[in-house]
Amino acid sequence: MKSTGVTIADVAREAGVSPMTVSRSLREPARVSAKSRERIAEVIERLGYVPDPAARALAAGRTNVIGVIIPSVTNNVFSDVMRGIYGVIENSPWQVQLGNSRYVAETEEALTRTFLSQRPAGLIVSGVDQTRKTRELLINAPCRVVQIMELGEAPIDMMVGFSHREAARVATQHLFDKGYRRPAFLAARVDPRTKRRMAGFEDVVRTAGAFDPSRILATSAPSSAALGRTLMAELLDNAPETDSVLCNNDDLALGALFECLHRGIDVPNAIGICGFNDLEMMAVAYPTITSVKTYREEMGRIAATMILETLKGIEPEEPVVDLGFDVMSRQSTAKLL
Amino acid sequence: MKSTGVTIADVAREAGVSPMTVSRSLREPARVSAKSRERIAEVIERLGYVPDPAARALAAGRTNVIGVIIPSVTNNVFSDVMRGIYGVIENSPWQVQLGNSRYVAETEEALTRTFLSQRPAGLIVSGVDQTRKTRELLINAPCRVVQIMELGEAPIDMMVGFSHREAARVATQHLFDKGYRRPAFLAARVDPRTKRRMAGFEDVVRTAGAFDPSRILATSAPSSAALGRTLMAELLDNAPETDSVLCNNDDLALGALFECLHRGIDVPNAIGICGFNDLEMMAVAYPTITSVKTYREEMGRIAATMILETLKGIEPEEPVVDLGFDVMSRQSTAKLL
DNA sequence: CTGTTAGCGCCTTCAA
DNA sequence: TTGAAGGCGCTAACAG
Repeated sequence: MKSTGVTIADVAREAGVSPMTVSRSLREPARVSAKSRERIAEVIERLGYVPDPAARALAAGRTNVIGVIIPSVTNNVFSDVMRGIYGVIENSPWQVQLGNSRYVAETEEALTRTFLSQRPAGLIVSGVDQTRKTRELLINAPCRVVQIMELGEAPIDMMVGFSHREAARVATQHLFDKGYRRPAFLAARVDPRTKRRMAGFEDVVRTAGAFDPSRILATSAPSSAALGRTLMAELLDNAPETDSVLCNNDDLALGALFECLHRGIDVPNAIGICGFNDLEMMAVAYPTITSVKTYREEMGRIAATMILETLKGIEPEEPVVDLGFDVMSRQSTAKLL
Repeated sequence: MKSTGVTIADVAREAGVSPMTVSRSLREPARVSAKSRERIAEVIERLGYVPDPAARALAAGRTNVIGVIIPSVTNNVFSDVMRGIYGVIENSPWQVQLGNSRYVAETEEALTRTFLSQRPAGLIVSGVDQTRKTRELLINAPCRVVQIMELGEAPIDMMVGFSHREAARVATQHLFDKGYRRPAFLAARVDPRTKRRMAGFEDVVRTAGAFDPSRILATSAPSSAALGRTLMAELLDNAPETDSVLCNNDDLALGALFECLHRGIDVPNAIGICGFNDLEMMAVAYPTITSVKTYREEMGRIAATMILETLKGIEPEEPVVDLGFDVMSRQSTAKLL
């Protein structure tokens, strides 16, 4: 039944103190005399004692688990965020527990319940589009909560993200600034963030009097480079006047690039391509692709740090962090007007 | 202290049975009368009871945690494997706990100890190059263990993978079959699997009498498309006779492609490119890139399934599964000899 | 600074 | 098929 066999009682006996002192020396070393502490440390080392997290959780009334709810484990964007989270938590006594909502609100709600019933040390959730009930659960959660990915009106607790609508606006404006006049928008699975980006695209395109529904392609299929090629082909066939395209993400952009190469289209002069996220490869793509750089790993890092800090009793200077974005223009030569 | 506040005792009282019966109806429903079972189910639903995993772990002497140790959370390959694992475990009562060894053997050993001290339900570890001590720990582990990624001589317990050396051999031979005569090898961070692939490349190249160290480039830097471009540039500058290149992964291959495009080199006629893993984008790259398809997600799926099955008392038909690989040739036209 | 007391919520064992 | 007793390993809360 016992794993290492070594319990806190064994350590206590060997060190000539009570189990409580051992427990303390582990969690609040400052409140234990240096002598005891050293002796205990030596015994722990010698016996190879490792505290049982289950027993600890049961006794303390909370676990060392930080729950993370994301809508997809397939999407690169979330892998990047997770990397940031793991990076911070890896060398702490806490553990990450991942939940995948699969873009389904009910699943998200169920995951939230499950996590909460485990008395997590903290919770990181994606987006701001929780159901009313999920929101209520999170507001009353007995732990701190960070919403990531987006910025929104009423943060549940803490928040790290950026404005997708604004990012799309700036990217679209950038296309106009470079001299393009008839931009298109390509998107795959339309989640809330995609909708906001699409809205940002429309904002600018309408203002410029360049709105044309035939230049907006969105499907419910999951994103992929293959889909990017398909959508680009469709676009070029049906809206040949298109002179640039804002892709909802870099996979689509890469696919769009390949389709242009395949057709012998001059990128970026005949068609300008702008992706979203600025994955590593975008910087070296040739012909060049512009992309909107987002700070995904940092988002995870900051969210996890916020949880760890509050766990130590340190409040963040600012509960809402806007990470912003950057249009990485790789339009070496300005487009001729 | 209590989260939902609802404990097994509450359910028992409300259902007019003992806590023990509730506990049983949850774990061994067959051993509880249909009447009790229904009544209990109703109460659980009504009260929103969720068993406390910590209490359960403490009492049962083992957790519902399946530990997974991988060397990198950055590497796409492992994200794909994790996706397979999560897919299987997501809808089971078990949970995934991820450990990142960062390619450091000591870290792997420490992680193994930590996991084992938590009495995991199962363990999935990467590769076959554990330290002697880690191996010993795993062999004596009180749970089932699956090694993934590779195949090897002496499986600790179960194993799912493929031969990297053989895969590289076949890929290299494929280049010769297509008419290329002076293939190069590009690699980033050289982990054990990369070494084996390199060996496979050398096997074939030496046999063909085409071995030339100046056409083998490997660095310790982490892999990226940018690095692929850099290495390809270096290769083309220093070994201009190169007519094809086997890249240790698809990021490098993509970078290599971009470098060729940048230099106006005719791919695949002047230079043939072969990647490794066959990421989704490779299928639609233009100019075309061949790649060695590996079954990463399936690897995770099978490994997780093996654990879950053995947990149910079902032994796998075969404890070692060779997933193989496939060279996805995208050499539309045969190379002229 | 240290120890005592009393569980945390559930499951194992054993008996009915 | 069900229940009673006891304890898993640890930590709050409260002394001392």
